[in-house]
Amino acid sequence: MRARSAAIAGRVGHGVAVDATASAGKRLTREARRAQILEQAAAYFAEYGLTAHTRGLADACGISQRLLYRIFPTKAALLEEVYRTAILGAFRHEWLPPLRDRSVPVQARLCRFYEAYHAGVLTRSWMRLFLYASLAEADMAPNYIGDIVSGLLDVLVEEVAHEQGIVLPADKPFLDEVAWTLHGAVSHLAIRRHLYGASRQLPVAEVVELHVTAFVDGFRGMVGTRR
Amino acid sequence: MRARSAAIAGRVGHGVAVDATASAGKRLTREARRAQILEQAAAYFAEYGLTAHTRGLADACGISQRLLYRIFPTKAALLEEVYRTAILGAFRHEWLPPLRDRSVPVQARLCRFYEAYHAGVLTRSWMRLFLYASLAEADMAPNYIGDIVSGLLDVLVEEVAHEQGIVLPADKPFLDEVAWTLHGAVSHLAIRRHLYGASRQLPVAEVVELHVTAFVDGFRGMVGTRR
DNA sequence: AACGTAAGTCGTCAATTGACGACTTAGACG
DNA sequence: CGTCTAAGTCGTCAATTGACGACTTACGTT
Repeated sequence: MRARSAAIAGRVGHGVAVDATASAGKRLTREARRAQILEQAAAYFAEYGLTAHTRGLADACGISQRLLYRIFPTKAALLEEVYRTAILGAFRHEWLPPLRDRSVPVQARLCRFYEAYHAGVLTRSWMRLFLYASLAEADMAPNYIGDIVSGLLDVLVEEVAHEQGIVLPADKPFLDEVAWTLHGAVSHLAIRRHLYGASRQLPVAEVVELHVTAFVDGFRGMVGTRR
Repeated sequence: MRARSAAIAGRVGHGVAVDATASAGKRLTREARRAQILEQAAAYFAEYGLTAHTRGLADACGISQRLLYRIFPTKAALLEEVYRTAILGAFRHEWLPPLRDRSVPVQARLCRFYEAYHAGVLTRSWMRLFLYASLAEADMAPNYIGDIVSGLLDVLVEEVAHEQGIVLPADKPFLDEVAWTLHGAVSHLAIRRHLYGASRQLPVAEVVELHVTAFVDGFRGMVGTRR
């Protein structure tokens, strides 16, 4: 039984079209084929879950299933590489310097950053893959949270506190939670839109601004509860 | 390949202990057995995903796989029933009247409601099952959102607006988004805690209060952006 | 043009899968 | 205590699975 559709309805599903990027039967170098497979695999596993089958993926790539195993030793190794490229690789580190550019009001910086983050990271494919990975393996999501989000949370509170002349308490778990207020709000917006099919009436930029404004305006009050 | 652990590590996993509720070989009525299976199935599918196998579930129940198929016609039918009982059935409608009791400050009402909601609905098992279902089937999550959350969002804005003497604009999508600010915050807290292993330093009640306070205090400002 | 190498495929295997026909047995009732 | 019904199990089937040994062929190099 497949993860998607078939789960409840019992349908066979997976009408994935053959990859159009590599036009008919063209022979690729190992590296080019590897890159093409990884791209297709990210989309395929995002759609049907990490339990999706290698034959279906091979079809989607327009290659034989055997070739998959000539390039990746096991399905687990392929999945690990998909996680590294598609999940960890989506974050653009060049987004960080503008986020710290104090010549611009923090409100504007946050809006711009989270619009880019929503468009570049929180896509349907990324979100589904990230959730499938988080559900399946205890080590994957913590990697992203630990490697990327954690540092981001620090920047958020530092920048807002600086602009508002607030001296932050030393309570790290509390400050993380305050920062999650904004980061979680935008993340959950993506979950609603891509997973629940909700929150699709308003433009993303408008909702992001709503959350950023609430965060900036409420920041002093939040931090004030811990003195 | 199994959904959990095995997805990346390749382990076989599922060290689910045999159900202890029905002590050794005791014969149950059809309804009692059905209830026992549903309870076990919710935990089992929450852990290993909707693609988990019926043999593993039968082991967890302490019964033969064949008996599963004497009580539920197909795996899909079993899953549908699990969704109805474990996902839709978790919400207690008796939480709503206290939420509307205007003799109590709205801040306190919201705190109490979301503490109960987090403890009763947003459990690890519920959260995982809900996400697996949302990822697999486009019809399930919308059911919960449509049947339960949607009405809740209305209550949230109505109650806060009333206490603060605010006349709400007619813009329904916008008001929904304002309400999601709080509902999403608590939901994402549960996702962080149960899925990402984050946000576990502070007590839940404290974080819930942080979000409720931010919501109540920032409500006028939020709604004010739409006049 | 011949050739060698790496890209690519065919066919298959053992282990699982959901599903179910045929059978066994506990235990309520007279 | 016998009997009958519904609870429960055994064994199996066809369809999939991940994985891979053996083979074929495109194409850069000389």
